[in-house]
Amino acid sequence: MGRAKRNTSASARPDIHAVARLARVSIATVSRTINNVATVDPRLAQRVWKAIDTLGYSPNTQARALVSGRSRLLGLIISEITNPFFPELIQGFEDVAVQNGYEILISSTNYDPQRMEQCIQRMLERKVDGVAVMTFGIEGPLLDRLAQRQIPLVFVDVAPNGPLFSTIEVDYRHGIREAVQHLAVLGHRRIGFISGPLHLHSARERQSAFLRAIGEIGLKLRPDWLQEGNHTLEGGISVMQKLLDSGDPPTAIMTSNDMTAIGVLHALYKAEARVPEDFSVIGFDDVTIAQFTLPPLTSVQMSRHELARCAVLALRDHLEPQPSSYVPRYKVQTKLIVRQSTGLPAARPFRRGNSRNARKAVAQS
Amino acid sequence: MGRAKRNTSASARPDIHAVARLARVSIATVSRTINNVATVDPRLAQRVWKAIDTLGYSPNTQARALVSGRSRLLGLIISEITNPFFPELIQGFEDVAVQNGYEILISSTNYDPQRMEQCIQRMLERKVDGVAVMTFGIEGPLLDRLAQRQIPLVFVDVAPNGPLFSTIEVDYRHGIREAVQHLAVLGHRRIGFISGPLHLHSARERQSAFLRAIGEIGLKLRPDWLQEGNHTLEGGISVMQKLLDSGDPPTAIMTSNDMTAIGVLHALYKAEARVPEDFSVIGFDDVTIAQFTLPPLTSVQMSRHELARCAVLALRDHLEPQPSSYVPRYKVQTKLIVRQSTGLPAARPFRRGNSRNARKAVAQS
DNA sequence: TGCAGGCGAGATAACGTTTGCGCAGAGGAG
DNA sequence: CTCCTCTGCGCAAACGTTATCTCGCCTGCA
Repeated sequence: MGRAKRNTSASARPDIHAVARLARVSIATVSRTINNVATVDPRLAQRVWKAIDTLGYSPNTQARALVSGRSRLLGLIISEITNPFFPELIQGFEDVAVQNGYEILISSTNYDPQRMEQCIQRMLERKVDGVAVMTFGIEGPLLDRLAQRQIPLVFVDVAPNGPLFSTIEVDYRHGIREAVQHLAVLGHRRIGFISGPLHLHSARERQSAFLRAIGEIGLKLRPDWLQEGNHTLEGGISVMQKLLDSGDPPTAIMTSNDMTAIGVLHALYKAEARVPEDFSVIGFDDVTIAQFTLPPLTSVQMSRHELARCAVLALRDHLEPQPSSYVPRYKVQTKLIVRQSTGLPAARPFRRGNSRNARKAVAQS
Repeated sequence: MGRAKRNTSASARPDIHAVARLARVSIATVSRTINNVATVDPRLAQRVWKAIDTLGYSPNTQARALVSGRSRLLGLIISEITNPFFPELIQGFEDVAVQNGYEILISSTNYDPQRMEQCIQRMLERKVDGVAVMTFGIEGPLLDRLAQRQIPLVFVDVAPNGPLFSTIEVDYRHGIREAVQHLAVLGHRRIGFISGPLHLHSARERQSAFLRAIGEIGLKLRPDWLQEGNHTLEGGISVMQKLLDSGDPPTAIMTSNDMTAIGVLHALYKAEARVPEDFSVIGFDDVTIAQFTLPPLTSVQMSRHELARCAVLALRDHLEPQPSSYVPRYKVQTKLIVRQSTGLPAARPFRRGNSRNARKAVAQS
């Protein structure tokens, strides 16, 4: 009785009972219609859809999630949203997730394990169906906590074992080989590399891809041209300054990420060296702002959109049984984007205070 | 019977009944304890908390939302996540929302009204408690759709009428006045301004703040030094080129956002002019990458964190009755951040191909 | 024509909370 | 000592779905 009289006001949001009443069917039939259950009579289904349309009904996600146990919510954990690497990743993740009928919950850890803990806690409380851990590196114990809950997880590069874990492989080699060969073709023989922090798996991968590419073309790398950076602007500046101070710097510098490359650009600017006339610089990631630097930065692109797509699909494949013909392959390519920070090597080695230096020359005049 | 025997397996996530059983109280008492209802006996409460702790219980958000009608979910609609303005806003929003016990749902419209429509649809389906519309400008009809549902909304600058609407005011004048006076103190008398697209409220506000500040110090602005840009890098480049081509450019250029300023930097670089020796440049927003440009960009900062804080608090104030002593005031300050793109005006007006141009001089040598 | 079998739709029990209501017990007043 | 009030806990009804079970009807075959 109470049930029968509920929800008669026009302003209230229609519920499944209202639809059922209007279509003169039971709520069960409405539910089946919505969920495309095959056994429902097409004529009834049409009545139901029409009722749904006229009422502007949309099912209550909370109730759905409560009974079905599936929230259609995907978690996305990233390191730091202000790092220009991530916004594009998020964008791609959102696009693909929404296409597949999922909503996303984003959390940034800011490299703080405790914050990471809270992120995971929040996601578990919201009952996410799966989590993409797109941070570089994850603490072991936290991973265990996630693993205990029966939630599918997807990672980049690093691959813990477990039936619910997926890994996205990045083919660093291809793009980095292209970059090295691009420099070699221009005539560079003195190529340096500033790595990321080597405790990160992805940084080690990039460095070894570089070393391999150098070896492939028969070049030998001077040990002091291989330096460890920390993936930050400041790191790039200080390492490049060290290279300059050494008195015998390479003519081209490749870096493990774009922030480091921008740091290199800053150091060179401060040392009054010109890019690409005195030094060629190549970044990695091809972050959006790489186009906006002066000069625009040549960089190895790793498609964030592709990465995001793989992540969502990997989770989806765990959650929804796919046709057996479907063979998942989570692999992301890299490729070189040539802009204006690379050019022919300088005829003579750069020296600080050299007359070839533009701004200094003017200052003296 | 069924009820009594459920959920006895150790691996299952504990339920409110499990807690009640362990604490030897009813589920109602557990619920009241969790929600800090005053009438519960402190000694019972302690038993309940202890049981919650030992079981590692956390309430099911979906069930909670279903019965209480409140999802504790806040929507955040932005223009475009790859625009460097937004990530910091998101970060702040996330921080403050989580502090207040809310989770957030992010959606970017990419300036596409249809996509905006979908965003709103998705948010309504997830039954968000409130939405922050942080895009610059919103379509009227969409706003109406949001208004129909009884959902609190918060906007920036633009203020529709309605009991559920809040507006965050930005004090553009303060920061822009500081910028103009900073240039004036350095000795600039020829100050230009590149505005944003003037159909945007915020762009008009910034321009009028600039005009007012110029008037305050008794300067008069030559009409051709006031140009309309479009808040993009390309816009900045082309407008600056037009100013240079005019043959009588200002010595300092202020812009309506940082992307435009970066465009100006590019145009000047291409024209072989030096910053700040030949031209001073001031941006607006103080986006993260403003620190990374060459030279680092002087810019008027509008705190995204503050903006986000206001947005969350405005929504919260609608959702949760605040003590009467609490007087909300949603206002965001702006202030000048001086970096290295501003300096003394050039002694002589800049002319393209002038001997003062650094790189050209070298090329000739 | 009668009966078995199958299929489609309706009734209803979950899902895990919050919350109004009633009731029991304690304490105070007459 | 009795009655009334007040306080605090438990019972049970929602919340809006999905899924299982059941029942009725139609078809086809003997």
